Amino acid sequence: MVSLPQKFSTTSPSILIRRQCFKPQEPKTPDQPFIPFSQLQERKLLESELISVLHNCTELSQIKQVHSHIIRKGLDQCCFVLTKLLRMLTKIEAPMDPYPRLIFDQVIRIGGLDLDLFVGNTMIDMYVKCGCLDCGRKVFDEMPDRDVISWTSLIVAYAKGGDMENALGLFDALPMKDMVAWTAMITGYAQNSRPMEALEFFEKMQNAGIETDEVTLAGAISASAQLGAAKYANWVRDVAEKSGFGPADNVVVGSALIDMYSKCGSLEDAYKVFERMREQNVFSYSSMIVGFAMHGFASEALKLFEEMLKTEVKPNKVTFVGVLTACSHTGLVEQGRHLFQIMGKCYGVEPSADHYACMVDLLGRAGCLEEALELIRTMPMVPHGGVWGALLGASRIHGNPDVAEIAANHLFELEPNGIGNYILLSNIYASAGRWEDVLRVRKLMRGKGLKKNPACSLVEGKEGVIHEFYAGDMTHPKTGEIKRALKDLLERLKFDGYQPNLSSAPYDVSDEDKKQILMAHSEKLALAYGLLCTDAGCTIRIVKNLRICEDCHLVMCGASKITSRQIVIRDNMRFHHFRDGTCSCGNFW
DNA sequence: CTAGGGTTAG
Repeated sequence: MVSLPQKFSTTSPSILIRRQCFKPQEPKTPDQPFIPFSQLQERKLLESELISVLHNCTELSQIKQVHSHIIRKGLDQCCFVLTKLLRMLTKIEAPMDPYPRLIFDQVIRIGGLDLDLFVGNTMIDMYVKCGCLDCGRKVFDEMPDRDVISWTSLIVAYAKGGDMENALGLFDALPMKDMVAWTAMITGYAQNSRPMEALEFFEKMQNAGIETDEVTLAGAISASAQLGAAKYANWVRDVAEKSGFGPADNVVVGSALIDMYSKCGSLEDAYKVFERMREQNVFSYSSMIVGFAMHGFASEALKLFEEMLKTEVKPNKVTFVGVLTACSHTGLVEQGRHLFQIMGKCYGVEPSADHYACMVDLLGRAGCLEEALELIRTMPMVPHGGVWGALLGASRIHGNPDVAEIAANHLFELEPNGIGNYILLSNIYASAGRWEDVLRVRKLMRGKGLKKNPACSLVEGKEGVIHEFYAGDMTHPKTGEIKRALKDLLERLKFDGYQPNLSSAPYDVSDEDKKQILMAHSEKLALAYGLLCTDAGCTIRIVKNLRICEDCHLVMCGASKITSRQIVIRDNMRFHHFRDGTCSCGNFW
């Protein structure tokens, strides 16, 4: 004998149990018609059929079709199906449409209050993924009950929109903060380039005794990668090991660490992590390849790529960005061209605007500015800032103000506040001696209220103490010694054939003044201090906020030779390893 | 069947 169910329930037991955690009161019983068992079976069948149809929907119109079918069959009372419908809308990133709202209202109407939590959360998520934060917020405000998931969805939405202030406000107001909520804040700060705050949050989270998992760690590791300081890197790694998410066993933590170490300047540590990982995936391979490329070790990057192709792991778009930049930094034009041509056909990765940017960089560096420009013209998508930026950079290397102008004009539109573009163009004009144009660009900058960031270099002294130098900085207590050491060094370099590169001082002043300006560049001060205060044989590590200039690059090369020191400089783009008079970037950066 | 994720260039 089969006993007939008293009422038609559309929710799975797990959902009921979960809901009870938040709503211990007696659930409201909506008026439901009595349905005989045979019909119920039939309904269930229809439901699961519809669910599988929904599962394969890829367009809004298809989903709407299913919806009208649901209404025709009288299944519009079934929250389960409607909720699935909402989820599919989320998945296909339905453009903003009154339609989801309609379904939402329908679900609310038939489901009664005790369905709000689940459907509401689904709605918030859907709106957030559609990019409509206001609608998500509205649902959140309308919900009579919210759980930590509702809050976290919204926190993430604000964080993704760059509004960490509102995210923090919500987080503070959130009564039951769990690991996911904390993680949302940490990754939010990390993704908004606020690594210090991310790490502060990470520390607070530990002090609060909240558990840590691989996702939390990934956020914290990414934050320390941005800081580029070995001190934080090792601390976060310790926490990872202690939480049982060591890089050897966890591929997420492992690949994040590879990236972190290479951004902190220690390619050796990055490679050690890579080698010891038990499992490799596309993230770990790509991070390592990008790491090699970033440090100028192109052949290692390409070798690793070959190795990867022999495994099951399939390259993705980031992998190709890595190998293409590796090619461009070494002038491997033909190999780069070849990879670019076959990446879609052989590996199923169609070139994106980013890959076009790499190719423009590759061709541009090699001096083929016209060909690079032609490639941009044939792009199947609208070129973004990266593409024009690569062209602008190449114009600088080859001193071509005309092509630079074309690139810059596009950039001024795409990135009106990108200060670097103005500076680069103005420097290109300066190198060409076009001082009226320099003044024009400077005026343009001032008109927009943009100010040049002061150049600043950091150098690690004894016992990990960081010393900071600005260009022309005379505030360091050892300024006298530093200047003397620098003068000595330059004298010895001149003996070796060094001539100051005067075009690195883009000002319309006398040659003597230019030499003085160059002498006071922040990375030279940092170098001199590093030489003074660290032991012989010690690698000197400098981090600079702007791009290193030609003259300083020349000096670093020479200094590495005559002092027998290794010098590692991270500028705003990449790493330079100076050793025995040469740089890993091959004088191409 | 609802929340957090690592690698991207000039």
